[in-house]
Amino acid sequence: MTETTKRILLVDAFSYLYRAFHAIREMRSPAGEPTNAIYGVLSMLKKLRQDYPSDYIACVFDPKGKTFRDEIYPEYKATRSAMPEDLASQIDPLVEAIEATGWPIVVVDGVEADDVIGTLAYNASQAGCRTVISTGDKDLTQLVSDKVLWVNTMSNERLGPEGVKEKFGVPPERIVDYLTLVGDSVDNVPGVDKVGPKTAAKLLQDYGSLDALVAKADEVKGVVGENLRKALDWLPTARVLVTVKHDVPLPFNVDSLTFRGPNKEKLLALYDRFGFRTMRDALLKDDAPSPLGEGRVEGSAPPSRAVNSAQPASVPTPPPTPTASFVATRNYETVLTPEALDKWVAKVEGAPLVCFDTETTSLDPMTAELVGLALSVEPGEAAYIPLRHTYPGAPDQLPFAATLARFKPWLEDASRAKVAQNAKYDCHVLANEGVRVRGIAHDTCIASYVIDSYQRHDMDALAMRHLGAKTIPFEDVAGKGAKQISFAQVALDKATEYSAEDADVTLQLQGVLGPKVAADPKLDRVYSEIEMPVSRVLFAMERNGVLIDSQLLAKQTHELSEKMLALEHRAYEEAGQPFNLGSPKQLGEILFVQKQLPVKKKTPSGAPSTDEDVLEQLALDHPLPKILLEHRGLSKLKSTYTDKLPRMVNAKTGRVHTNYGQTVAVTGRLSSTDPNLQNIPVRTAEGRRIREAFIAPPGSKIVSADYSQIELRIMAHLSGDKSLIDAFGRGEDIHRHTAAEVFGAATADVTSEQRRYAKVINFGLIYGMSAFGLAGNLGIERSAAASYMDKYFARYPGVAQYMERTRAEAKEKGYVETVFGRRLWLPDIKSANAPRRQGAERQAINAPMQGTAADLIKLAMIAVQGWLEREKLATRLVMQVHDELVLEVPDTELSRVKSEVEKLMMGVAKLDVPLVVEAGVGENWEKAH
DNA sequence: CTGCTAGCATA
DNA sequence: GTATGCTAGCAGA
Repeated sequence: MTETTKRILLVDAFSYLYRAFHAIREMRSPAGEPTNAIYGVLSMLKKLRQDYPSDYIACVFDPKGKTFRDEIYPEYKATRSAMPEDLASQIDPLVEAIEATGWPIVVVDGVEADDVIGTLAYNASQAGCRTVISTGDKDLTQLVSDKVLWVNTMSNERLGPEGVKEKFGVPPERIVDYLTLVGDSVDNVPGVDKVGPKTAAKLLQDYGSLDALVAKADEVKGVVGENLRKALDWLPTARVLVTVKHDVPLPFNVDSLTFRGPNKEKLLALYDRFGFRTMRDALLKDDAPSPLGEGRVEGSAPPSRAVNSAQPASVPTPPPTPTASFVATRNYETVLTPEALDKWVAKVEGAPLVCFDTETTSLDPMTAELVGLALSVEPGEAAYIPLRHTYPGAPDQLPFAATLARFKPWLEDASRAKVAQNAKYDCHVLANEGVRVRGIAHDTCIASYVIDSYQRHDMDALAMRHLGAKTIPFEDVAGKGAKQISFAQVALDKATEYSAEDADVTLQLQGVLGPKVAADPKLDRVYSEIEMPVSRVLFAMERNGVLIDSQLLAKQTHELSEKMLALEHRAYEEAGQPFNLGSPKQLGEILFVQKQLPVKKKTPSGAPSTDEDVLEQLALDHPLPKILLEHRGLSKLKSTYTDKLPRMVNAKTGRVHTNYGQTVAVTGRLSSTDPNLQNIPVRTAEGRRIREAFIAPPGSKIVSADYSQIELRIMAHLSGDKSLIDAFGRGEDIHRHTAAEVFGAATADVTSEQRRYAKVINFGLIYGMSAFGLAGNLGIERSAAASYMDKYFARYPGVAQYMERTRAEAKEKGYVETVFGRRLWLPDIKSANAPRRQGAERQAINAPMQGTAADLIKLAMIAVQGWLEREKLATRLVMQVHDELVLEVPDTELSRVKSEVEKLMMGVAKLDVPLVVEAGVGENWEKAH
């Protein structure tokens, strides 16, 4: 090639200004001026110049005044909110700094940056030049051609003509038509009602162009056609608004748009003013440029490097520090060769702490198959090792088994510290491939949960909160919903950007969260002695799974169907017509319109409620509600349990493997999903039959051990109430004791109704109840409920004081704690909004009790699992239901396990009240109770 | 095809 | 009155 094509690089500055401002955490200069957007844009410009070396470059800004679009459409951009003050104040210094870096800045009065860019790109194409347009604005994809490339540096998207077609469903030359139809809510340009991206693309594919579509507007069917015809008058204006001009007069010569080199003196002064130390240092060292560029930066966002770029000489970096500094270098490598593999095996084996992350085919941990592995040993550097990407044209990858085998010794070595985000999942995935991961030292998800359970703990949220970094969402690489593709279908370059980033960011998060947890002895204890150890136990329990008698459930499904069918017919007769018993809407119509039954209460959205309470009241006046109640009960059992559970049996293990959520419940409890094994029916005889299907294999039994009255005992302990502690100490029936106190009777004379009332009161206390709530629950006058509560608090003054103390402490500190120091923050505790504040007060009362109970059983699980492993028993923990542990125990181990589990559970902590455990044995879960 | 509501299962 | 998760129905794409 003798002829060299000239290249031109055009940057839409404003589109990045906003993004940088929002994506980068707050940064301030020593003088306190906001600087994050300045930092972001400067870093990006530097990166762009590295990634796209060009003959001409320009950083294009919008002018301050109005443009022709405002003239023809006064509403243009009318819905844009004013620029935040902290962003507006950064513009002038940014312009100054950009000029000092040597970039030509272009602002044309009365002409939007888009139109300047359009004109420059058009002229360049005419002259045979190639143009790269760097912008976050999708509208500019209309300029894409074989000579014009659209690049979004923030999201790592690059679109040529094919890319545009793939992304929008239409080629670049139809983007104007597309935007006209869809409209632009950001700029306040309406399109055609109900026409979104998909519909617009389809219409243009069907009709060829907007003109052709308009010509045949009468043929378009449905609501879309109607709306299109309504919009016909508007469309020409919309089209002008969304069309980027390519013929505006430019008051300068393109030849002037060259990089001028930095004005070092000025730039140094500005860096000093902004507090950009690393940028300043890099500029000073510029005479001897390092291959790493700026490397590590305090604050944020040094330049990145392309995937697969050559490895820089290894530069020792300090360990991640507790300050929220984010290394935005993206030195990410796709490992495809034996040499690169050797290097990374050596890297992980030599590193004190390694972050790893798996990419898989599924979210279900037990069936997910490994697609690739990401590793990071220092900030800003990571590798993605694709193993099973299968899309057409996928590059040859390292052999799966042999490659995994290279990492296996390290993965299985408990002395080699690893960190991951939600490590339990990755451990399952690797276990599915025959690797038993050991040495999980840290989990960023769990650390975040321990610090503040109320926050979100997904990696994207953590990166934003603790590093000020916006990470690539999974949806961006794999899509979402029905059109989501498997990670195995994701192109290697995209996969590397995503997966390596996950490993990199997780390692950096550990650098922030680890010290945060370690710095607080209470949090450190909850993290190190409860959550991390119990995570291993949960992994084991999930893998163990529980055996289900699918045949029995099938039989129950059948019986339920028949009973429901009979009930349906009876309901139709009573109603005088057939209807869907499962539809609250249809049901409301029958009950409240046709039958004119009284509306007892409304749902939050205003419809008459048909819930259990209401139907029970209505059942007194009419036979239909009773039938509905019965039907509902059976329907719930069938759909949620007898139908569903057999479908959840894992084909390989023949067992059901739930997934315990360790970072979901704000109080410290676990949650259980897919399926939820923590809400298997128990209250009704019908429901309990489902528990008969939870079985042990031949030669084994189910052992169920639960804490008795655990939360009330914790209340006694926390409150120090003497009467309550003594009652528990004597082993009394606590509800009976409460009834005797509240109703002034001898314990022996308490009626069953009095005991029932006392039980409701006791539960209410745990929930932070009010007299109002108690009255509602017992169906009594509020004054009566209030007098019971007064009586209670008079008899148990320690409890009354404890409640008051807890509320006061919550208000003072903003959080409450469990016995073990687990913390629950209560952001609403000082809310001016009374219902919110009262809600927070109830949480303040409840959380220490619910949370301490959670702590206790987690400690018990750790103790039980530890004992089982040490004793090399075949007994397996199979379920946890908040205050109950369920085990599958070989007959030979039965007596030993039963007594030891009881002992371990009771002895897990020494409270001021005894912890009582009730254990049972049976051939199924129901009989074990 | 996705997101919401109503209702209900557990501790 | 605390804490969860799941299903069916239904509306809006």
